[in-house]
Amino acid sequence: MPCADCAIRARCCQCDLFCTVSEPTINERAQHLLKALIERHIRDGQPVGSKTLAQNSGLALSPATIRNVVADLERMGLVHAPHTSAGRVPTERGYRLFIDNLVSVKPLDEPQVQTIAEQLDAEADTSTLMENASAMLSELTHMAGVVMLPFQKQEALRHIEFLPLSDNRVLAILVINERDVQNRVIHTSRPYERAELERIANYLNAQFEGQDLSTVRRNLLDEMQGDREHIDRLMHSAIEMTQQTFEGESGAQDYVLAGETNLMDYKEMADVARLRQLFEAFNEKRAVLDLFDKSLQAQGVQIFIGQESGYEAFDNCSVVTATYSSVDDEVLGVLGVIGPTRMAYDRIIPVVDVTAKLLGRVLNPRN
Amino acid sequence: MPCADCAIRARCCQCDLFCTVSEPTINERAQHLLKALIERHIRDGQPVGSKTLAQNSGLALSPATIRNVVADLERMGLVHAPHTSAGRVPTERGYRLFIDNLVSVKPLDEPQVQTIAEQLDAEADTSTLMENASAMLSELTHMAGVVMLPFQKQEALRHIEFLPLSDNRVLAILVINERDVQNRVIHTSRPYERAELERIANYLNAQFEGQDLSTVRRNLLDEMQGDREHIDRLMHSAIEMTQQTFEGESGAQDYVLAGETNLMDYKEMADVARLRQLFEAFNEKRAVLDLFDKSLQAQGVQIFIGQESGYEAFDNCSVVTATYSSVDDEVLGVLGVIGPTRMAYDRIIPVVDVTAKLLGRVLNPRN
DNA sequence: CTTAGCACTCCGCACGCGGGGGTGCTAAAG
DNA sequence: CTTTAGCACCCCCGCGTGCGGAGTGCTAAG
Repeated sequence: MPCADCAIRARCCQCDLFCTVSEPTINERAQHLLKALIERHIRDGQPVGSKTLAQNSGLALSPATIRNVVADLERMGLVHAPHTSAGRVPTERGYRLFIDNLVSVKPLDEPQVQTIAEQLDAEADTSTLMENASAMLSELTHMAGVVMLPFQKQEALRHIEFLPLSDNRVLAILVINERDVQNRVIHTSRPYERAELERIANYLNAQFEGQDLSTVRRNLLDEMQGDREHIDRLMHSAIEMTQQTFEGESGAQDYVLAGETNLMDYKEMADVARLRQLFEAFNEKRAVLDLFDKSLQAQGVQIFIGQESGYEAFDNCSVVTATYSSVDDEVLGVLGVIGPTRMAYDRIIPVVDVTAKLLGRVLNPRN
Repeated sequence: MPCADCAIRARCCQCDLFCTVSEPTINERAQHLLKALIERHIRDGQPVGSKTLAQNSGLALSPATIRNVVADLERMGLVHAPHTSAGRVPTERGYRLFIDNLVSVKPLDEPQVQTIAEQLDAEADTSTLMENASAMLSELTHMAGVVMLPFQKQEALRHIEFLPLSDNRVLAILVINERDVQNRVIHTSRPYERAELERIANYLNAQFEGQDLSTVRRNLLDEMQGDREHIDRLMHSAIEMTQQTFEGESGAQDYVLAGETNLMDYKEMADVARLRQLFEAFNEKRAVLDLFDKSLQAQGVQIFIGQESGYEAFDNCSVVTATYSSVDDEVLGVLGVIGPTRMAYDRIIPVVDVTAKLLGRVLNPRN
């Protein structure tokens, strides 16, 4: 239901948030003008002057009046003049207000949704599905697409296997959740015979198959308290391994990135030094992962504007994320796009939103 | 042995090549000046004038004389003046002549070699080893490092294992060459019991362990001609799998790239459009793979200068590659660096060379 | 063949200038 | 009190101009 005192808002508004965000009084007209200014700026990238705004806003106001209003907006820190006597450009706070209260998102029409759905082939395996989703995001938005690999909240041990290598090393193969196969080389204190390893694997499989990895680890630790001296060492190694696997899985998340190079086309990214910073952040992954992790807290679309991300590399960028969930509303992961702060939010938001929804749906059958 | 008529050459010269490359007569003095000019240009990136060259070349010649000589070099297409009355800049042909005949490489001293050797930890598994090598190349050269994944010419089957999944699918796990673990999902015509799969795996392991994958495949095909009807389907799947594994290994090669962002620092890469082209080439991989494939033809260091690569994306770049080989001189793969054509070849060449040698040595023990 | 001298060319930079877009202020009108 | 027209002003931007510097090619002399 649209709220009484701000009819121009397209999204259902959260008035309390709005009022705290944007200080004392920012009346409807000012909001409308801010909206028009930002939309205009997003369209052509130029500072917007009072004359343009007068013709464009739909309100029958003279440029002079608009100047007064816009001067107020500037005082509130919502817009900024790059130099005296240029038009105004939205600030990050301006974008924030715009996104929270003003933007009218343009929902995708059915054929577009269909196209996305078709691209997400349910038959493909998880990793190519991620890649497709990421590539599609980048293509639809002409920015960088990111899909964070889905959580394996419950990692059920499916099967375990040990193979002797040379030099007191053992190759451990771990099958988790039907599909994921992980392997590690374990250094042991003494050589093991194949038969011995087989016996241990059989024991572990019989004992722990189907259990959650963390449970397995705990039980193994308990076991070690016992008197099974002859397998202590390997037990220890097995614990080590599950520990490593555990860390390697939930700690070191990963993502699929596509279309980074799209970002090179934007004139606001023309600074090569910034560009370098950004691409290094992509390589190091930490910044993106942290940000996407934050997005996991809440469900649905979330937007980080410029410095809000807290990472210098993203200073002139906005990150639009959305969680994707299984049908029973369990959050599986996050995807999103990264682009210049001056992006067409009205189009980008639904694209990210819909892609997330569809990916969740496609991903659901597996688990 | 240094050759008689061109004593200034540092590398052992191939005079026939040299004479064909650089037309009629290019005397020793001209060569020396070309060398000095290129070295100077590599150092500071500026066009080099006759005065600078006079002070710098070590030859007691006046600028006027040098102007004459350099004018000849320009006529031969070895140097180029960006505009009338600027100094000269080497052309690609100039660089080619320089690299083939003139460059004095600066061998790494022992401590440097040691440092590289230490970075290449023999204990690490193959893929992190590749990553380390790539990162090291990029760090040592401040350019982009590339390591193409080594061939597995002989892929010895170490162990095979099948696990039943739902819906007539079987997870096949394949251990190759001590370390590499591969897994595929096979679609079967009917459900298999775990015990049955185990029996088949035991059979395959007993029969084929240690054999080359291609041999295994051939033998399996022979086997299928026989009357073992009850495992026909799975046999077929196993063949399929080895086939896929085979293709996935030797057909679709891959490489590890590091330090691409280093390239953004060079002023000759300042053009964002070119940069984009380059980074897209890195993503698509085809160009790099093709080029590295070519390098496999010959052993040792090879250099592609600018357009020599045949790929527009590398137009202002040079690619320095080296094959790395096992102790018995079997070529395992290629590594190299990519950077601006104006790079310090005298330093870069030995870095690539030594890294390749050391990587070959480290990689050797396994397999 | 080498070299000094010289005229010339071109780049890069600073400077100045004018125009255009946009502002803030003020005063008048609604 | 709000809105609006008018006005002075400001600053960016593009353009032409001029100048110094670096380097060249040519010519003539050593």
